[in-house]
Amino acid sequence: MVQSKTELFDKKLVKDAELFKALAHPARLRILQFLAETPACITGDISDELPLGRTTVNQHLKELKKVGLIQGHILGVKTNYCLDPAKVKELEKSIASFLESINFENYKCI
Amino acid sequence: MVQSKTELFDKKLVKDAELFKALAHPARLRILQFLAETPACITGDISDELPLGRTTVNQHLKELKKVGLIQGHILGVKTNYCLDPAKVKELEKSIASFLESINFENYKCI
DNA sequence: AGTATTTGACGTATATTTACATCAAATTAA
DNA sequence: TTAATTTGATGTAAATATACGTCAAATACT
Repeated sequence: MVQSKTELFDKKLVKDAELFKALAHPARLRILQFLAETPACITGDISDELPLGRTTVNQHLKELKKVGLIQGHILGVKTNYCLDPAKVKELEKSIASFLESINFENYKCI
Repeated sequence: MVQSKTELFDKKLVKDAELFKALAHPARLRILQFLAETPACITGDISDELPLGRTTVNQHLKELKKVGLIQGHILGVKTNYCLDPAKVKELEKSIASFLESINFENYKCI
C-alpha cells in the first residue's frame, strides 16, 4: 500500500473493517465454529481439526485474539482457547449497525 | 501464501470469508455508505468523497462489484454505481447464519 | 535427572492487497 | 473538427497476509 491511508477514515469504519478482516479467512471462521462447539478447547486439537499446519493455525489464533474474539488460558504447557461471548455479541452489534447504515428501504437504482 | 489452502474448507465458509473480505477495508465500507446515501451515484463523485486517488477507488469498486454488492450502469462516458439491495439482504442473511453457528446461549469458558 | 510434549517466537518464501501513475478509448462540449 | 472529460486497463512499488520450518522455553512424564 506504499502509504496506508486507513487513518484518514472514520474511526468506527476502521474498527468495523478490522472486525471484518478478522473474519475474512475460512480458517478463522472454522476456528470460531470449532471453539463454539468445543468447550474443552485445547490448542493442538484446533490445528488437528484444520487442513493447516500448527504454526499457521497459531497465527490465525493470534489474529482472532488481537481483535478479542477469543481468549487463551494457559494451563501448564497447554493453552485453552475459547470464544469471548461478550465480544461475539459486540461483533454482532457492530455488524448490525453498519448494515443498518446502508439499508434504505426505498433505495432504488437509477 | 505459497500454496493457497482455501479450497480445503467448506464451500459456505469460503464464500462467507469472501464476503467478509469485501468488507475488510474502511474505503469499501465508506463507498457502500455513500452509495446508500446517494441515489445519483456518479463514479467520479465517489472518489471525490474519499481521501484516495481515483484509480485506487476504482479498484475498490471492482472488488465490491466482484462479490455483487454493487452494480455499475454505463451512461455514455460516465458510469453510475449503485448498491444491489438484494445482495445486501443476502449478505445480511449470510452473516446472520454464520453468527448463529457460533452463538451458543450456554457457552462458557473453562 | 532425562526425555517427550506443547507452545509461541522468529525467520522465510510466495501471494495478495493497497495505492498510484500513465495510457488509450470513448464520449461529450466548444 | 478539436479539445476536454471520464473511465477502465495495465503496470509498478511497497506493505501485508498466508503457510510453514525451526528453535528455545516451559511443563509433564518416566
